[in-house]
Amino acid sequence: MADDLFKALADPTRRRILDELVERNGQTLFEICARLTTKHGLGLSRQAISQHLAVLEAAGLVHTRRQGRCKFHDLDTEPLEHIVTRWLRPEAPESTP
Amino acid sequence: MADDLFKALADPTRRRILDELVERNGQTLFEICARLTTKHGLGLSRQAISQHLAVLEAAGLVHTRRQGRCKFHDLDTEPLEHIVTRWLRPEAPESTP
DNA sequence: ACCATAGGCAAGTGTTCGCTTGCCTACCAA
DNA sequence: TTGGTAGGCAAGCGAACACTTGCCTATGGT
Repeated sequence: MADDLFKALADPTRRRILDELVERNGQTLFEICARLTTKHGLGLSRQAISQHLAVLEAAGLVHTRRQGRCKFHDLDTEPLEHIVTRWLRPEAPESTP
Repeated sequence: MADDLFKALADPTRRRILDELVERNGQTLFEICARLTTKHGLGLSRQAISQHLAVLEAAGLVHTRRQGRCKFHDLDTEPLEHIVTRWLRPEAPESTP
């Protein structure tokens, strides 16, 4: 469960994709593909991005909705909220100088 | 920089080690080794844990201090605080039904 | 009907990762 | 000084991962 989440975040390209979705939610595969190549100079194939999106969806970070022949990808940051609280115990505040 | 952090969190054994350090800070390698085998039933060698601790230290999640022939491992949750805020944009609250 | 667009499936490949095994160094006590 | 304890270095191996290539399925426009 948490395994998929952390594994999804482990790859820098997938984190870039999350960045893109934060900036503009509901993008299609081709949109993401284009923005990654133009803005970040990543020369990745369409399939590579598609597989990354599948990993992100398995982790619950991205939800998809089909509409005709287009598939839009929506970011879901909810899983992210839990991953940190696992190690941030409540009794931690130690006066942080 | 962030790469080391996410890569460190990608492995379930390393996350277990963080759990152990939350429960009891400043453990030695042998202590962590023993607790992982007894409590979680992980049959891992000493080197395996040592290498995991090196990865955690490279990520800044664990700091070490030597004292004689013992090396104590201290948890540092500070890097964790930044990883979520990367994607949690401030303008996100959209009435969450 | 035709063709272009948007995406999916599956096999193959090179690299990275996790782990083991074997030997070596530093510290402490008898 | 000898022996035991705590840890480190490095080579090697199998599995998982990221990415490519090639072909295939739908949907939409003309």
